[in-house]
Amino acid sequence: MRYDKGHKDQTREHILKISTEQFLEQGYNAVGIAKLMASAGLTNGAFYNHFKSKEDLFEWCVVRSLQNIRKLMEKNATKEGGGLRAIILDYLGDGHFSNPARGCAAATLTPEISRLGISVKTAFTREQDAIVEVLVSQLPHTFSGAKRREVAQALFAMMTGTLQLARAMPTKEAANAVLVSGQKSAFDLCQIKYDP
Amino acid sequence: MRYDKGHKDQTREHILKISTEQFLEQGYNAVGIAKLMASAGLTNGAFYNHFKSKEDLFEWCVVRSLQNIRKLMEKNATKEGGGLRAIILDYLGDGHFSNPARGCAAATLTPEISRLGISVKTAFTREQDAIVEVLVSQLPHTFSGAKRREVAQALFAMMTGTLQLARAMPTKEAANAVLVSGQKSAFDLCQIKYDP
DNA sequence: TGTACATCAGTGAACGCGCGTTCACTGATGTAC
DNA sequence: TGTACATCAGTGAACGCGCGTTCACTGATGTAC
Repeated sequence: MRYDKGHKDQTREHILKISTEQFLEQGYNAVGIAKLMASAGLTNGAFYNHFKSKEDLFEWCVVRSLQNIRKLMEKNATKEGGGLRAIILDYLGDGHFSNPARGCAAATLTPEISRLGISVKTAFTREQDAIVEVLVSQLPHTFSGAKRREVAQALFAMMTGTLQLARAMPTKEAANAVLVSGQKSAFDLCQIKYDP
Repeated sequence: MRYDKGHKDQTREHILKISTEQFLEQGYNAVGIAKLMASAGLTNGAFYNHFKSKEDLFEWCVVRSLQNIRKLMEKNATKEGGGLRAIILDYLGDGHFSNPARGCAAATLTPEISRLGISVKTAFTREQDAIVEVLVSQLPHTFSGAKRREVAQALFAMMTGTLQLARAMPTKEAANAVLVSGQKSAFDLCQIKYDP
């Protein structure tokens, strides 16, 4: 059959959406092409009409996830009472903690990215840099020069590390303690008052 | 054939050593029992004389890695000019960055741990808590009460997050910039002077 | 001392299954004449 | 207007391979009598 103009783009977008969720939830290795395509309502063979390889798809998903997180941060920054406060509390909040499938790739896929090819790494670094830039823009002006980028980068590392450790805990209580530690120290690091 | 007394323990230890390295380097899913046993000089069937399942083995490996890291931190703490300074510079140093196979499980396996069973998570949490306690013991006395544990926990999160992000970078330069950001901000967080 | 049996770490084939990727094919529509 | 062909998103079987786990078996030694 022939399809509408734009149909292929829609299909591609549909695959991207579903596979981003699956990668974030299950990791790179645990996601298989055939099952993935089946859950998109297609068959395995069609996959290669849209993506060069599994790793190619994965790269698009990582970019997609990080861009979503960056946009969310930008939105949080402009809320009233927002800025870094809202960014940190949202990133290390219960909604993000409980929904890895809609969350940040840097908190779920980084070790796997470090084992993949240079193309994935380059894309990841570009998008994580854009996130760090958002953090830089929100830092108080007591930080200046090169220090701004250093603190923003370390802040992002602390946020991703905290979320990861929290998710590896067996109980909600233990996880919460880790999240709160991360929140408080993130505020300290940025020299803003902790006000959850 | 019959084997020496202690032979089975030696074999088990040998499997543990090799599989810890493989898990740290390749991740949980990418390591297969048959290849693993072959690289230990054994056949696949013997595996189940030593471990209940792949996940059981993995749990032992995670514990082993974290205990090694804790012991290394304790050793670094007692060096002259040591304390947190030596711990941070070693954890975020080139040796650790370049050798994940002998490094910290919390910087390579956390997302996979969060997808496994409660037994693995419980073991992980126990050992990461022990590491955090070492950090607590090294914090300056300007920190007191509950604050000590919060800062130590956040410090560990920042260290694991920084190492991970650095390893996901495509160039040594980018990785180094991230590591240095982590070092400086870790020192800031602990309120000690940066002195690499 | 000699014989029969128990022990047990390790062997290697087999189970059913899923993997990433390739490719000849389908069939509805658009285009050319 | 009617016919022949091109287009192309999607199909589904097949490729060779590796997965985690099970299990009947091996064979050298220890123990019992």
